[in-house]
Amino acid sequence: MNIGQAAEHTGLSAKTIRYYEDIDLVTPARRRDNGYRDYVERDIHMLRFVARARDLGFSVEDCRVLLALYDDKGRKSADVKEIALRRVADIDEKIEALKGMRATLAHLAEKCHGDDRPDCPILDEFAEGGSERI
Amino acid sequence: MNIGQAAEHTGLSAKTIRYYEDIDLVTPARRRDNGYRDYVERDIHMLRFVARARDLGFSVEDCRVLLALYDDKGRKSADVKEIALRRVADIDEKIEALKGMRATLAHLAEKCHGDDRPDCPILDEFAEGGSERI
DNA sequence: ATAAGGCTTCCAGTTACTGGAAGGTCAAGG
DNA sequence: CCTTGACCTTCCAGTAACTGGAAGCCTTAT
Repeated sequence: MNIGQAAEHTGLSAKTIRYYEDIDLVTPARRRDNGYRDYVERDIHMLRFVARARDLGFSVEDCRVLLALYDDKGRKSADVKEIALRRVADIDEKIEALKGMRATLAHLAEKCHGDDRPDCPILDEFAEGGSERI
Repeated sequence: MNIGQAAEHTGLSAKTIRYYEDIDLVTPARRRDNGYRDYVERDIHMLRFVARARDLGFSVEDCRVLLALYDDKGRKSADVKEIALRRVADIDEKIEALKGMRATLAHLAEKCHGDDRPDCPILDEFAEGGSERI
């Protein structure tokens, strides 16, 4: 399977797949006589594994650890769980912060006339600088 | 106020403040005779605004737009309102995406034994059900 | 006078790709 | 057989948004 097909099967771009090989995140694909990379089922699995983890917000370095753990017969599921739970906590924090920003912006937008008059409570609040919220 | 104090007041690093000046995101601070940057209230508020927006996932380019509107005396409050409302929609989207991610991770972590046993549903899920070795 | 720490600039590195140039390969059509 | 276009290859650069470090000047305190 060429890199193009591998890309289709994994949802990654060919560029990204080459990049992952380049940084030794995944084991290099076999080469055919013409120099083309040749992907087999196992390669696709590994790439999909990475694609999914990345999609869930794991860093490439996290993926490196996860792949090592997955490949390691003696790995502890506790290690993996800890990584996942740390990500959950990160996400919770981010969600809370976004909710705060959303409330501020929605509130200001509501107070804003939305006409052509130049005064705007959103920017006024910034100009006055009295508030830590925009 | 030196850049160090400005950093403390805004939660940004001195490096970051210089960087923001470098890319013309904020107006350059006045220089004192010794060449040191001198920050006044207005600078601090501008930096805080940027810091908060950046913290919540707004790009530097987003910040540039908001700051430009602030500087433009002829701006229409409708413009600002529109940007604010678009950001609110962006934030809602982001929150939803994060919630989805959180749900998946939390679910997987819950199913994970978290002991030393080698089988781990998180990794199994990443591999998309395959018990096959990667 | 000297040491510690803050300030300056500039250059390089980071993360995770992405784009593009220059060129080799392959299958189909004329 | 030749061409066309879609692949593939490598390598070099650039992106966002900083961050680290070197070299050197400035300030403050002892």
